[in-house]
Amino acid sequence: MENTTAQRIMDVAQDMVRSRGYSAFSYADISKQVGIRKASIHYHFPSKDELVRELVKRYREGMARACDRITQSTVSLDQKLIQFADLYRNGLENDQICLCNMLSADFAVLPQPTQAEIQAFFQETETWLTTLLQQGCDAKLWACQPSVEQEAKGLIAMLQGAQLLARSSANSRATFEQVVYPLLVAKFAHG
Amino acid sequence: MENTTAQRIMDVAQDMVRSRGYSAFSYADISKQVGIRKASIHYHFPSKDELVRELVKRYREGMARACDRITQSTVSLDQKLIQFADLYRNGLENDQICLCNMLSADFAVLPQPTQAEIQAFFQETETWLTTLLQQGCDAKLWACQPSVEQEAKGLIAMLQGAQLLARSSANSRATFEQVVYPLLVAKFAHG
DNA sequence: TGACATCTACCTACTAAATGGTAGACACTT
DNA sequence: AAGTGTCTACCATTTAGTAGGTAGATGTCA
Repeated sequence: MENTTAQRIMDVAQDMVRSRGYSAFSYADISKQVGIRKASIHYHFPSKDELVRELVKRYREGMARACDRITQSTVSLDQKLIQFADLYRNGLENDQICLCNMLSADFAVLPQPTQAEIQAFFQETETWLTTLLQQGCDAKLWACQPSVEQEAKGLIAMLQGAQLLARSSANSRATFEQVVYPLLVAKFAHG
Repeated sequence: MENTTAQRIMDVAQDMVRSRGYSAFSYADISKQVGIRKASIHYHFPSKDELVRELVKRYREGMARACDRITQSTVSLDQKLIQFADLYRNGLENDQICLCNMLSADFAVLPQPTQAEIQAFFQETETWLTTLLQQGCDAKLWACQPSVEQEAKGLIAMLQGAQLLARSSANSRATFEQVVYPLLVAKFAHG
């Protein structure tokens, strides 16, 4: 039941990055929401860069755990694919997009270590999805037309793009669902 | 052959938004690159908001013209689809993504008029692509599985997402091509 | 147990630099 | 004379980050 100050700072910072981006939030903003002075945030996270790097690291671990849970669940492979898409849909709750999706927009202004962390996030996600898609191919559940890897890349691209597209529409969650799920269902039809 | 100061300012500003985002560029940055003082930029564009709104307006018009050219060209429908995708690939030249793709990441910090302009951009693009896809359906060139509108949304989402994904990889252009074109080619196979 | 030192987590108060934006002067053209 | 486009010089605010201090918890040793 840990709810340390450091965690609360990270939670608030993550919300801010996910809705406004890296350059559009400040220590002063966090300070107000956490109810702590600006200098105290520097005590926990010496610099903004370090804070965001920690953020990405935690996010990456969270994603890995979420994927693990899907892997270990006993549902069908196509249900697992749906559950994977759900991760992106659920993130959209308060018009927030995937942390690394947002940060790849801000990629050019990020320090190299953070960039590397983001690349690792996408690499891991792609590897996980490739494995899942391969299983579906083997089971003749669906066909991966050019290659499993490229299909995985394409799917992730679509999920990220759908998040971005959704947030510039009135009802972001509904828009996301309209775009993503029919395409996934259509995929299964090609078994 | 107009190359006014206002245009040069917009060109530089557009490059900056497309690579770093709305919050991460300043009038001082533009000033340095254009070779003009900061105050002089305010003469042409009184506020940053207005500058970016003009930017989106011009970008939207440029996109409309580019789509028009594709419509009026005499190539096959599937070639037109490829040409549409090329628009997104070519934009990637200096690790720059679509202006409105970047700005929909920054959506939450933009003033309402700019938000509306961005929504209009996506609406126009979607309408154009829907028409193209419908023609292909009518000609039995491909099938639009759930509906033409949703397929159009999905395709745009994938193109935007692929841009974002590509820029966080070593060779962004190659990555984009690897993701997008095989999927398009696969689409034609389902004639 | 009591005296001490150290550590943790916060504070106030500050800095230098950058931010978007304004006022007013100055040249140059029409 | 008026307008256009640029300049210098300034402004208030915000930015990330630092210096130094303090209350309270936690050792540690005689």
